[in-house]
Amino acid sequence: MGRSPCCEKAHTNKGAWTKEEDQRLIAYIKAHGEGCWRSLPKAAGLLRCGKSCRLRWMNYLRPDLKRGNFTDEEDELIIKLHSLLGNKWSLIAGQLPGRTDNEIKNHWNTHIKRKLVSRGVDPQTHRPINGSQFNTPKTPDQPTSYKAPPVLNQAEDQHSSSGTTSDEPWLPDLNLDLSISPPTPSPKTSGSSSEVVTPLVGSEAITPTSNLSYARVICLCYHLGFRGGEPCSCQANPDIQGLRYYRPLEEGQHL
DNA sequence: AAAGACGACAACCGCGATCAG
DNA sequence: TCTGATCGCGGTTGTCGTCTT
Repeated sequence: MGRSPCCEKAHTNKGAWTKEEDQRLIAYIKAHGEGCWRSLPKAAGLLRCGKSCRLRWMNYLRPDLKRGNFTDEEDELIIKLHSLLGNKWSLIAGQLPGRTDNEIKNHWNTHIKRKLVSRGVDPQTHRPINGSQFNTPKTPDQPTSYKAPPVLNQAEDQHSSSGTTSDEPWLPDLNLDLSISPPTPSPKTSGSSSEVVTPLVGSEAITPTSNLSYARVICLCYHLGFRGGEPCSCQANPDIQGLRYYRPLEEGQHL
């Protein structure tokens, strides 16, 4: 019953990957695609756990990775996305072609957190740090467009458009439509979930533009666990301004 | 020049969701 | 339907290079 174990831990290497291991992994995936990670190490002649191979490939060896320093533009996008999504690094990575969730997570922890603190912004809540001397004036690297978001408290404030009292839309230039369309028989290419995921707006794909120009409606269905194939009304109400997000109804809860 | 502190990032660990038998 | 493996994710740790004293 069930599947066989994913790997024999007793005979697997750990720690840093060698060049030879990298070459083996690259060569194998080039020849056979990403397929089944469990069987990959053996087939590729690697003494590694499949999980480790997947991680190495996703975070380091994939040819479409950008690598190198993050641009200020990328930083700002990450900050905005994080304020909306929280620590959903894979979702954030989906909006940054060539960047991995792990890379973004590390960059957040090492650079951006500090950057926000220097701006007087709490990295977790994205709100001004209370009583902070940083609230004014602006620091040189604080763009005038940056605005602390409304608190997206999933537990208490499910329909936050009513909770956000300001008439001025928060992050007016960001359109992050993460709604998911009904499952389509899209061919499972050799890629994986870490591939660059282009969010869809209706049937239209959007990608972050260089000037970070986005529309207003933001659907967080996916992030908040909206599942079950129910259509998101975001698409039906393009005029809605502000944030829309959903969460699954709890037992006994009704709309 | 040496030692310790710090920063950056690769890799591991554990968990939840999903899938396969 | 149940059980257990796999996958993918987020948090954390380990290691190495650089900086400071």
